[in-house]
Amino acid sequence: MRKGILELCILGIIEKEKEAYPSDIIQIMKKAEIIVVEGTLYPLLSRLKKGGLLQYKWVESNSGPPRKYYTLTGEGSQYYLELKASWFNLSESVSKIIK
Amino acid sequence: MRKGILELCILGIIEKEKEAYPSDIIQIMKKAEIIVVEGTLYPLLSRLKKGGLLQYKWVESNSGPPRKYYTLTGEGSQYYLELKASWFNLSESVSKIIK
DNA sequence: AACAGTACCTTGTGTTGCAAGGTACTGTTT
DNA sequence: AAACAGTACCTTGCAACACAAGGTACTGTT
Repeated sequence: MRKGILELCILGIIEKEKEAYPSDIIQIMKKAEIIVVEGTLYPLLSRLKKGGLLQYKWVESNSGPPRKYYTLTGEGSQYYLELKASWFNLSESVSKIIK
Repeated sequence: MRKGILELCILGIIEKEKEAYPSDIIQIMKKAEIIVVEGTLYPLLSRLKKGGLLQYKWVESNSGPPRKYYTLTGEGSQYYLELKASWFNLSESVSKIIK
């Protein structure tokens, strides 16, 4: 059921946080009760990066290996707005059907 | 994005209409602005039938070939309630993240 | 030196959705 | 009667997505 919605959530988190690294994203989503695992997240982030929607920079951490901090590109922000609009439409349509 | 949500919608339509045939379902969903095509719907209905959630009966039509009218089984009604609850939870979680 | 913790990543599998094809029944037109 | 249009059913092959289960590598602590 959640398929495809993860992309929306991940872009949403990066937008709200300004920047985020993968393990961070997993934690934030867990708090919102959407479980996402590494095997799902990493390929998704790579895909979004490849599509020009995200960029990243390495940042040293003082509690382990360096982190890949992702941020939205201009194109990514634009795409996120569209995706968010799609979500609201879908959500509304589903409500009509199942209410 | 819509992945997995079609199942919810289809069960919802059959529940609301009491019974429905595939071409019917496509039309109803189109009105709610969710496009679903035959290549998606038929396998989905077969899967739900196989899983014991739906049953069907053939009904003669006076405007073409006979129609397969689907209805929910007891198990199907139960499953639909659970799926609907999952949808509301998901919807709520997504709102938290992207609002 | 060994371990625990954190962080990154890949491979292989099952599910889902869809485009593009196909069959068959009925009523209407030629 | 043959051809057509309309309705309805269904299958095949492909691509995208999510995930389980593995793996690598860096840092600080025991």
